Amino acid sequence: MATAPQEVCVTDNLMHFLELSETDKRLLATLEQTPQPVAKGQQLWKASERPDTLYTLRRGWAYSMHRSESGEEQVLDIFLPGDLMGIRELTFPAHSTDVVMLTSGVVCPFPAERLLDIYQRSPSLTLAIHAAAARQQVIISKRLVNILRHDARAKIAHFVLELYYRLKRVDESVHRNFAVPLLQSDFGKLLGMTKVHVSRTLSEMENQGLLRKTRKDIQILDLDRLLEISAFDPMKLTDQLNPTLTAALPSPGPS
Amino acid sequence: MATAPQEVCVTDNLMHFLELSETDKRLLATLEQTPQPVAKGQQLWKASERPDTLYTLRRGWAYSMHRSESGEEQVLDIFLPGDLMGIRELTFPAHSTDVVMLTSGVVCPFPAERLLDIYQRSPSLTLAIHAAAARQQVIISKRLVNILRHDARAKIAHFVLELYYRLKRVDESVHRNFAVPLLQSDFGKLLGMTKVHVSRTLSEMENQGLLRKTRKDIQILDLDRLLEISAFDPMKLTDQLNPTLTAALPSPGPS
DNA sequence: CGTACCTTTGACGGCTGTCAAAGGAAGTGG
DNA sequence: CCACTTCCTTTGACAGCCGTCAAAGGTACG
Repeated sequence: MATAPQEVCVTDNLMHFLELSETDKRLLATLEQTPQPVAKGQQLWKASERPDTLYTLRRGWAYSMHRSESGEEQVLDIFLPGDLMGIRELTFPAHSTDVVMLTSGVVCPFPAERLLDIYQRSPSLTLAIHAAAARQQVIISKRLVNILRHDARAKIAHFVLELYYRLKRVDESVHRNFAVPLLQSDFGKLLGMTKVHVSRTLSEMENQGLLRKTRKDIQILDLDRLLEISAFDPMKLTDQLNPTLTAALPSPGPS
Repeated sequence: MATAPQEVCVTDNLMHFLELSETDKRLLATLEQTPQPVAKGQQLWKASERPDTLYTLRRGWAYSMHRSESGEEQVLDIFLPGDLMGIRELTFPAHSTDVVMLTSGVVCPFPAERLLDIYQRSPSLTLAIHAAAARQQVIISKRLVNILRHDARAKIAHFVLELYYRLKRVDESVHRNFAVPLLQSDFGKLLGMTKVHVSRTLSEMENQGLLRKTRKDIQILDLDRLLEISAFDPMKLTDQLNPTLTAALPSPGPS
């Protein structure tokens, strides 16, 4: 158990991309004025609802999922502290995913129009928010693409590494051992496999000295081999922004 | 062969989302000032390059793909006439996909900074471009998620329907029979299966009276059953924008 | 302490990948 | 216009991964 339930705000997240001016930080802070505790299992929005509220996740984990007519559930996003939730579906007349808290936590809801407001006031923030949204999409695409081409062991390896690097980004205290509030059935819904096969594969991976998952946490035993097996490339998740864009920003934004 | 090689510009694409003012249209037209013919097989960018140029696709088809170390190719995007190419990777220091023309065609390159320019000048255009980018992402996510959970027949059904509805959106002349410049191996790279199994499954689907694919085109034989098999929901690709956002736009943009 | 949920294990079958070879279509050069 | 080559598609045999069904064992929670 390496991670303490500390609070991570969106500013911490976005500052990975760009240095933000004090003005920008104050503007951003207005999005997190109304922290609100949420219970484990609480639903933040339903698939049929119109996206008019965005959320920042300050504490806890959440996930979004599709529910098909046949009742199958496919998890799409895993949200970690600091993440902006709901921006992908913003332009559509309906979310088309349910979002549920995986743990208890704290979220800050704010009206979607506020984002347009920010777009008009700060090009730097606009860019940073775009980068965060693009990053979320890349994470999903990479996960799905890699899942498509690999066997169960590589799927699990890939996802565990995704979590590892995403958590390390916002929480320095994360080491080879970190808390993960996901059941084996959650892995299944994420990776498109049955929980039975998840169980089998996890046992196999532990026997091979790759990783160990308990109910509460995950221990990475052989990082190098996991990277090799899954073809995971941490560099693809870089926080570095496109220099062509940052150069085109109006002012270099002094801190 | 139902589709003629007509020209579709980005304005045609974006106008599906929002009525654009004359000012907006003129601004948008500046992006398409330099049409440039491209040959089949021509590479528009490489995975390692920095995204400093965006493209609009006026004629022809293109696709983007990941190339893994082992040489496997995974196709991510299929670009059709009217599509904006390159916006997803814009904020990253490198594309991480190669983009190649599937047919000969016409593209209009323009510098990435121009987009920031547009963002500052027109909230309506900004919203429309975001919607187009979000739509592309939804297409990819839906494809991958559905692929994950279904067998080969449903995978193919889903992708064929994706093409069908995307093409119909920009080309009224598309009917149950439409030109598709994709090989069976391309289907394989898109759907994460071998070309051998694509062949087997296509034969099976033709025998079942579902669809018929030749080298040049695809004929949809039983739309209803394809929809049922693949759990494809055309409504998820709606062009309707989130009313909450359009209501928040500064001016209703008279045509 | 009891119950509900989660994980583990086993047997079995089907879908899909791999390897291999033949058949067919398109493009090239004579 | 034909011959040749190359690429694409089809077909078959076989093996392996993973889903399904079922039941038992373990853990958390009231």
